[in-house]
Amino acid sequence: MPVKAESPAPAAEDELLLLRLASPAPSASLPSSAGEEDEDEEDGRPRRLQEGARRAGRQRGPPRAARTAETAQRIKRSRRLKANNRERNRMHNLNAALDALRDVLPTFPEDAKLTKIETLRFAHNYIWALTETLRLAGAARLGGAADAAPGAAAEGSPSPASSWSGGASPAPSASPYACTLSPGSPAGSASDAEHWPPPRGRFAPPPPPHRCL
DNA sequence: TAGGCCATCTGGTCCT
DNA sequence: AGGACCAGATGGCCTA
Repeated sequence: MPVKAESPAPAAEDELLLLRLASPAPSASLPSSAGEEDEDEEDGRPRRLQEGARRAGRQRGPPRAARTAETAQRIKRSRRLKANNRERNRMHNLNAALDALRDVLPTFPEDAKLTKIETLRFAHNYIWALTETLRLAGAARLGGAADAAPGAAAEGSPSPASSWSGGASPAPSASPYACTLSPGSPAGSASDAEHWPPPRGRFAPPPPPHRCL
């Protein structure tokens, strides 16, 4: 997926707005839309000359009410832009975490990129399968091979071997993704289609079950 | 062209 | 008050 180049513009725009807020512009044209206002007044220096020259001059610009409304608008807009920035960052962080998760999930080919939802579902099933593997390995060590026989797992949940292979699972195993599908798997309860969508061709499915690890 | 996925914006809500 | 989180809306890009 082509990740859009992060536009640093909004951030800079934000800074500008904040600066302007710090030094309120006297009477600028209404900022109908944010970002395009361009007033000068880089510093809030007192303008002796102008004001002194025209003492009697009043009503320079819109009336007070309009000005305050305008200021309120500016503040509102500034907060919005700031919130947008934070939200963007938050989503970037979320995506980074998702990428990190993708990195530890086996895909085939390796550079195939899972979508967000696929990543989450795959991780969910993957963790479940690993957990089952550990549990059964421990059981086998303690209680002997009999307990670890396929289908003999506690609570009637299928062994990893069966679930990963998908052989014993009634779930359709047309897709290699079925390696993580099993009735006992956390994802198998609702609807397999929902939890494990078939590959859409954008990426190849993970390796066969026995090679998932 | 339709549908899927994604990034971003936005307003609302909750929390500190 | 301000930040985090969330969900809906919108528009762009890509693939079948």
